[in-house]
Amino acid sequence: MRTTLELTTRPPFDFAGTAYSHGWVVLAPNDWDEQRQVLRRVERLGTGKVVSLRVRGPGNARTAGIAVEVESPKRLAKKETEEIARKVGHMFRLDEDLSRFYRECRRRGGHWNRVTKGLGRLLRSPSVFEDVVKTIATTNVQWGGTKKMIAGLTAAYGEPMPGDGLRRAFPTPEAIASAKPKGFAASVRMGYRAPYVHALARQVASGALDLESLHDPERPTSELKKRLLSIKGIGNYAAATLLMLLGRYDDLPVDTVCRDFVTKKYFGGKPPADAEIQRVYEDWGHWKYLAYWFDVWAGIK
DNA sequence: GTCCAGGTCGCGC
DNA sequence: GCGCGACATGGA
Repeated sequence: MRTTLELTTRPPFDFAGTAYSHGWVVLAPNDWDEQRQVLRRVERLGTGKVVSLRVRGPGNARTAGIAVEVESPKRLAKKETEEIARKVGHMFRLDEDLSRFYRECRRRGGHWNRVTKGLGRLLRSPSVFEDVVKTIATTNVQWGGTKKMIAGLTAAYGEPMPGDGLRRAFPTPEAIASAKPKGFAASVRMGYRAPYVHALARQVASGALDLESLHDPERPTSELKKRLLSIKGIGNYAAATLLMLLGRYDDLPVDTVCRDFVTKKYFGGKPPADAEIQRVYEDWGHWKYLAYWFDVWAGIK
């Protein structure tokens, strides 16, 4: 059974640039068809139904906006299609207004002008839980290892797409929590991170920890950061990454990559103190993280 | 075989 | 508060 949904975007919007903004598009259960410029993903809905999604950009389908092709074993209820639209919209941050960031980019000119053509919406997951797990899987490991860990986790604990046992949704906290810690660690090969992920899943599944409540515009970034840092496996770098995924760009992760880049570009190779690094992007105000991100990437691409 | 990865934890000072 | 070793795993 096939259904197509359409999501309206506010131009400028660069679909491929958004999908491939950082590595998330190739972490299971996402994958990216480069030739067709399509993001594929298996998603488990609140009703328990597992569906397969094919997401295309504006102008890459018969729709004016983002087209979401849904493959489902049975006809979808209205609330299910609404859930899909909400989740995909969340992944592509269709609710974020970047016009002030673009204005600042235009003011500076040069390579910053590239960003204003619809970049800046760094892809995220439908749930904070998925993003926290994925972020933990990026620490102290190379990118190939991250991909492998997340693929293994999804293969072991994700619900299969009916009729296609190979493709699975991202595991629910409940599925992970119900596994025995030892068996979990042995099957997912996440190394010393496995206990962190398992404990996190248990807390979320039991209701002791409400990660989704981190989407709270009323709370200051510093408070959200504190809550993130209290999660085992989340340190300074991971917290800053998660704040970015939550739409908070006013915290900069001063990690090895950041330090190397800034030292080279702004300090002539002489390593500055961390406070000096923060100061480089200080005048970007609430857009620090995005400024740093595109300072690194827009110069290359 | 050895090193180390977009780090983080828990300890000792 | 800050410095330091340990930490699972697999690719280079």
